[in-house]
Amino acid sequence: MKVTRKSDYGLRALYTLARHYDNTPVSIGQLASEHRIPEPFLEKIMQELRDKGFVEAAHGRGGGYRLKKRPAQITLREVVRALDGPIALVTCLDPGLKCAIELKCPTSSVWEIINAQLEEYLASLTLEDIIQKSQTVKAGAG
Amino acid sequence: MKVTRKSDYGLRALYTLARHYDNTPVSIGQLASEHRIPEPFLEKIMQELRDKGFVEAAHGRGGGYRLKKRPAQITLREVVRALDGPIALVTCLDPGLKCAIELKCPTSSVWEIINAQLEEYLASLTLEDIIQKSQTVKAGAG
DNA sequence: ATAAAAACAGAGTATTTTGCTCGGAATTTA
DNA sequence: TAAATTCCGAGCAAAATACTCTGTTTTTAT
Repeated sequence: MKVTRKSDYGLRALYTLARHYDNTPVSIGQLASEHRIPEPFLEKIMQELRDKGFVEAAHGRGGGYRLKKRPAQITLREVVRALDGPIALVTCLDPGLKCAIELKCPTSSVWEIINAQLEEYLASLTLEDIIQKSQTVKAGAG
Repeated sequence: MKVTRKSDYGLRALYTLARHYDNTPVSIGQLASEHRIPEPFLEKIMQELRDKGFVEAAHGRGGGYRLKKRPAQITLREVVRALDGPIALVTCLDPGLKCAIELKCPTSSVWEIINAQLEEYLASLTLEDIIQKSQTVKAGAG
């Protein structure tokens, strides 16, 4: 892969929504200014997250976005996959390209292992965890 | 980061050189055809690897490239760094960009950990290891 | 000497990906 | 009915990636 701005921004927005979980929706304007994300870009990202089932939108005045799942049920892996597509650290791991060069190149097993580790770690972390962590940091830091 | 074709190709070429270690130099033509890498592109990559001290060139007829270090002394991390620059899985980890958006965003610690794991793993693997692995695979596969 | 086989060097280019923008329509609420 | 908001489709600019091109220099074989 490479985690692009899209995933980065998307995760930050979801983080904020997770902290507002069960409360009033948060508008794109609020999310964008909180994280300094270009508004029209974030709009697109939120629409994608909505299409993929992570959030739901409330139209009109006072509207915005709300999480549709519980923070503990959203893993970073899902979000990154939804926004940046399949995780492929190396081009040759990209499904659809599938290493057209050599049937089994000497380094492929290395990339496969690394990629699997990466996915595993991302899958092990939920939005809930991120919230926990950021609170710990705030509490612990001097 | 993202490991680009450049690192990918470079590593494959180094792998072949590692198997020829202490023998006659291998020409770009040979390396390129063995791994189906566009020749002029590989030429550039080899020049870079030479500048960075991984290989040395022999000019003229019968010439080519030879490893300058022992295979066990070349880690994947070094090679990737030499060809693709500093390893930064996420844009915000790129030194020089240094997350201009938020001083400490909620996800930064996650990326830092993942990136460190990645670097550590790449640093733990040498060309020697790759050769071992590929031989094991060949011997074991049926 | 000369020709062939290589690497060298610097510039340039095409394609893809990334990171956005724009304009107007539809929806909801005060 | 006006304001606040999302929706939608299209499009665009910059950067990164993946190369190419042209001509030069060095070395070796004949």
